[in-house]
Amino acid sequence: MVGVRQFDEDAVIATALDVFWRKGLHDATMQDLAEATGVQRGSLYNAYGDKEAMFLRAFDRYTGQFLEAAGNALAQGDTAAGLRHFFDMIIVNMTDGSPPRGCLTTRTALDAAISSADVRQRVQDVLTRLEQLIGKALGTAPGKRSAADANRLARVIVTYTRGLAVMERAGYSRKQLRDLAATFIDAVVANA
Amino acid sequence: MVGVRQFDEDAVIATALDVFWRKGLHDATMQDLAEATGVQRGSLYNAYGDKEAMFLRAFDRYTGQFLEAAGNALAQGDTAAGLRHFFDMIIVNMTDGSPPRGCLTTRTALDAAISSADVRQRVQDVLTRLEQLIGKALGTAPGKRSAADANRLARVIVTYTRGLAVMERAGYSRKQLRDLAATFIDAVVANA
DNA sequence: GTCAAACTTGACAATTGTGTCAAGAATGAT
DNA sequence: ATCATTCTTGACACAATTGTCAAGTTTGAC
Repeated sequence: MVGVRQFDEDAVIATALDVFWRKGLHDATMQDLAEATGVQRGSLYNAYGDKEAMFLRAFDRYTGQFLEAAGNALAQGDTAAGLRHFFDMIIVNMTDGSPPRGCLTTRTALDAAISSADVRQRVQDVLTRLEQLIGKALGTAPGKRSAADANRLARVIVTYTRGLAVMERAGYSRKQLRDLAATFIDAVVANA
Repeated sequence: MVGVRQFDEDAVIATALDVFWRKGLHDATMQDLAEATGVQRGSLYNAYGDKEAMFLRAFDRYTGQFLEAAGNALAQGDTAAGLRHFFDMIIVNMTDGSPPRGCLTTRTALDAAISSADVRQRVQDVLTRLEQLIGKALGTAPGKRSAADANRLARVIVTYTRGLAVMERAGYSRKQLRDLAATFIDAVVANA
């Protein structure tokens, strides 16, 4: 190996994730990425191909972190407690930063109509895997709920998390989102 | 009046709404609007000022229609039936067209981080007014629910509609969205 | 030390979009 | 018929972005 790469690829992708998270796939430019990473545009093209390739790498990193955190949160305490931790986690996730960065998956889903099939697929994958995580958490509760019901409910919960992400973008505060989550959990889960 | 405008402003805004609905504020170009309306770019600038001004007019038209339809749907039958009609309406609204156009408000909310304060305000206004409509519909149910609870629940329902809009963009079909709505209504409203 | 491979750099071409403007065309009022 | 006003048209200037590339630089291997 000669002419060795002069930057840490992992660090670049981590920084790129931050840029995409703040600006979105569509609005983040290679210029933005170059400035944020300190690597010249040409080098980024050389190393990754194009913007979408960089996005896919960054998004994979994001979903890995996200799904792991979701699984951990859901595993804390009983089903209801797990859900509360889960909602807490995603609300912090989307209201973090200044200004808050929102939910990258949701933003990407709405960009996705104009994105590649690859991007759309990743979005679907995250949602599916999240649904499975939640379904599993619901399924472990003692009896009372059929597996089919747990899966239906899991999808409803995923849908609600998407709703929270939109509300965040519409200007609702972390506190308001927490209220929304609490009311939802009380209504849907307590008696399920 | 001399040198009379050679196009129907109302028809232009209606067509512009369709363009914005399909492409979003950010991705619809003046070129798109000119082609769709058959009015030259220059004339559109002359008549409306800029793209955002056209969007605001189109969006106002949209929200007027939308909120009226929502009110009508909610008024049909008892509270539960009204909600079912309401969800039916919004699901048809977002899955209509080929390809489906999705929910303009939600798309705009996610664009809004990069839009003007005017645009953001409109989005908040629609959501607030929708919440009020739903709160009123819930409030008319006989006793059992305090006004405060009705308002909290109304906001939860608005949030869920936003979630459905995201799921639609993620690729869920009209049928799947209807399932999601039915499960939600059963869980949240039946026992509330 | 020399070399070849790989990376870096800055410039370039092409595209797309916005907003402006001067010249021209159309029209109701007189 | 003429005119002043308003709208229309096409061209223009400007800016942002993408993706490419040739020339230059670096570095490990020999």
